[in-house]
Amino acid sequence: MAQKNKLQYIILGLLSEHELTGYDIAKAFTADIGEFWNANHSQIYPLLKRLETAGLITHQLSITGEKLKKKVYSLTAVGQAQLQEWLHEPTTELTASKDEFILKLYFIQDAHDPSLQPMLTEQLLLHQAKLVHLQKQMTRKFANKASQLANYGHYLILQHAIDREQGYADWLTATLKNVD
Amino acid sequence: MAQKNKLQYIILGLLSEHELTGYDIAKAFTADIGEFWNANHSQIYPLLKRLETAGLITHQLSITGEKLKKKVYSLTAVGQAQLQEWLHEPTTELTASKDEFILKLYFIQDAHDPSLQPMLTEQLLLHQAKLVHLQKQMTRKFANKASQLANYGHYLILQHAIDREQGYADWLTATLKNVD
DNA sequence: CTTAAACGTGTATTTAATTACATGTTTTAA
DNA sequence: TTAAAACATGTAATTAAATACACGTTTAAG
Repeated sequence: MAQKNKLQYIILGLLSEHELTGYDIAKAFTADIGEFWNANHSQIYPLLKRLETAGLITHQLSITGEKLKKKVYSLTAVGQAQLQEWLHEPTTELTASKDEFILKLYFIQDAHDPSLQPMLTEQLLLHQAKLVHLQKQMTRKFANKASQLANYGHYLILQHAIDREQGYADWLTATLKNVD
Repeated sequence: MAQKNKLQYIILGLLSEHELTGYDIAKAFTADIGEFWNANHSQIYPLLKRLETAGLITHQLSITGEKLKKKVYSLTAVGQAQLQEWLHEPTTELTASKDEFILKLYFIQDAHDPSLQPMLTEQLLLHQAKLVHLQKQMTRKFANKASQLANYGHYLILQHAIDREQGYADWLTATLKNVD
């Protein structure tokens, strides 16, 4: 296996909240979920078929306008059970984040390598921009306590993402000071 | 593409330091590099052939004992150039770390979900253990200033990894306090 | 001396995931 | 009214990566 197919659980998870079309699911990756996971529609549509064959989801046709047929998917009881099973089984993986910049840095042996400073600066700008983006998301989505409690998991991981980017930026800033 | 084949650059990077066999390269992923990247020997051996065909590396045979032929690979000038090109080109990707726990958390809507506390505690233990492991690595490899400067990039990313795990643990601890 | 662990190199199979190809409908704004 | 953007659903081709299969040698420890 290339990975343990977590996309299927994302689909199940999304469908546990609302009925959705394949298009809706694909769109979720350009919005909320896109913050920490990616998937293309070309991966989603075949997987929806597989999940339906496996009895985890079903769909019903919905006509929009004159003749556009949408497949609106929803969870079956089996799918719901499968989702809960995944949610409650231990998560021991602790994935190494495949960060290309970190990889490059590993091969910079010399502390006085002239490319070090521009590399660090470039990353700092990227992570600062990401931080600002995440902070905007936070105020946009979780301005009040009620919204935080309504989607608590999402709120938590957004806070975590902000912490992480802040920490990354801090490390880069501290490192830049030692590089002169 | 499933990814942009960064493994090839890891191989080039490793070979820029020493001559290595495929076995040595595979071993590197259970040691140093394994801290932030993974690769199996079944991926490495074919890639070594491809890189040699492409003229980026060469090998010479080395006999160990009576008849064990090892292929000792080294960088060509072209390979060295390719490595430098990769090192110096901008890194704008900012990979979303595919963290399965974060994924599960996203689907926990209710702030009072009883599974929340055990999930957070489990992760805290994992990240604390990882933190201890990384700190041991740090003292083992970079006890003195000279060793830090000799492999500066590696030193930096180990520090970053420690910061990251500390931040992760801090976030989990803070979240656990709010979950009661 | 013998055996287990480590060294050493490959291939086959399967799954995941990306990019590109392919086609058509509906809605919205100029 | 017309054109672009968004909606909607697929397949094909390619590459990455994980697991399993497969074989042989050398070294170190009991």
